[in-house]
Amino acid sequence: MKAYEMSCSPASVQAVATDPQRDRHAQVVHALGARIVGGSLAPGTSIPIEEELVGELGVGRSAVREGVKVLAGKGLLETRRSAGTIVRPRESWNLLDADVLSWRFEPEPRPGDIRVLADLRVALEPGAARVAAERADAVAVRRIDEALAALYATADDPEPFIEADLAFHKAVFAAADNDLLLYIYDMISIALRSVRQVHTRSVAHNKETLPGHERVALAIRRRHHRKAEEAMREVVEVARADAEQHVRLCC
Amino acid sequence: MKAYEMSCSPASVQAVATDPQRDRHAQVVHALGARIVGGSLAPGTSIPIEEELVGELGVGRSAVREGVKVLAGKGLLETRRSAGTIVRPRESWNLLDADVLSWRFEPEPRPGDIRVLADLRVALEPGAARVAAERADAVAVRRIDEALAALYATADDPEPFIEADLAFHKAVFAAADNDLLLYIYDMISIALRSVRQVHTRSVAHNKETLPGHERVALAIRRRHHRKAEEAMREVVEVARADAEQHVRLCC
DNA sequence: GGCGTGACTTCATCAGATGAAATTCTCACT
DNA sequence: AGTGAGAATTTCATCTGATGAAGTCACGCC
Repeated sequence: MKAYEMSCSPASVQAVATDPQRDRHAQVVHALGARIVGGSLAPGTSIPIEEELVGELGVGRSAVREGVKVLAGKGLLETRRSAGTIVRPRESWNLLDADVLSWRFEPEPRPGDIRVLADLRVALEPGAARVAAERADAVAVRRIDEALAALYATADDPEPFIEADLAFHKAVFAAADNDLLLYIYDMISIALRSVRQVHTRSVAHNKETLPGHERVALAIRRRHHRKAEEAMREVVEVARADAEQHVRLCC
Repeated sequence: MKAYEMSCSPASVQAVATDPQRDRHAQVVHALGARIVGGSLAPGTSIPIEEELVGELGVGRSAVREGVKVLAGKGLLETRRSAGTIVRPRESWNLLDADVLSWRFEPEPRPGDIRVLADLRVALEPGAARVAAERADAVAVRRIDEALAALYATADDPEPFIEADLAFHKAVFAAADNDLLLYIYDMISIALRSVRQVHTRSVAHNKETLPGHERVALAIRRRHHRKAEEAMREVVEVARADAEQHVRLCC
């Protein structure tokens, strides 16, 4: 079995992110990171000098410096001697860092971000399903089938269904036997989990998605990469249409 | 124009990574990060205690602590009071962090990683080209055409051709108007640049890839998402076949 | 007006002290 | 011998103060 597949439970994906309660420096990371990604600290501007942050955040210089270094490692900040610490341009940010994604999607994702996420799935998931059909071994196929069964089993419960759906798509990515691809999906799932909580889908709607998922699983089981891709495209195109409709209706 | 498109020159993509020369703490980040990703510090094991690292790396405790915190932020390390600092399991690593990717691919990528990269392109690029065809505006189309022209112009020079090729694919991703997708490609290009330097492709071979790229550009220009996807699939499938052959021949 | 120089700002680093949390060890008790 | 409470120890977490270095900026000289 591949060492990294199905490695992260939903909980552990969250645990990757820096826990704001744990340590003083983590408080600094979270406070500044959320402000930067949230937009209240604009790229190009300077953040307060170390001494001010010490007062403002109520921590020592060590904690401030360690926190700033972590954010610099995520591409959000750049420190320059004598010139202060400036917020780096958005293109430099590690957008697929778990923390950065959380700060972006968790405080209620913006309509534009919902579109980005839906397009991303359309761009990635059909191709991932295709490679999964090419590379899946017996264990991976079984995992997909189990995830499909869980999907059917939870179709009447909105909350567990979301997790089962995320687990199904994850199983598909895991079947592709590609750690980079699986990492990408783990990050997408962080964003998806936030978005899903917003538009609580109806039970009836959930059930309509079951045949599509079934076709994906079947195609991968038969190593039919063309059909796997097509079936997955249908699933994510439907999800994208739903998201667009939801944005139109409520925002 | 979209704020983030075509934002990074090849140089700035590299500059995202932590510069090992710049600061003491950056030395720590690089020294430990390269060892961890390179495999000489295995997941689950402890790294030397702070005091030992101070002696071993010849820096102060502050630098060690800041460096360790940066690596913890990238998911490579976890610090625990009284229990030392341990290397986190591979599934926790931020695999699409520029530094982590560099440490993985730069010291001469391993055959398995070449396969991972080739599969990843097959999974991602056709879908990206499809969304690009859906979303491209006039500016994006022009950028792709310019990149295509540069590809033709450099077909006789192996080195510039690699950069022109990377720029073309980046222009396609940029046309999709999706910052997460573009970020993914920026990271892929870091890995690709390392791999490309290994198998020096022949001039004749480069020229054979031109018609395929032309078809991609044409399809996007005409907003024909189906054809854009198909054309891009052909391009990356050829690249994958080349990579596989290269691995068989030389490794 | 151009340019060099020096004062100043701000981060970079080191060192020492204290604290807190978890592990490990000790040892009496059952 | 097994067990469990508690002490000793380890190791990271944080604060503070001092020093250094690398830019920045302003001022005055030419």
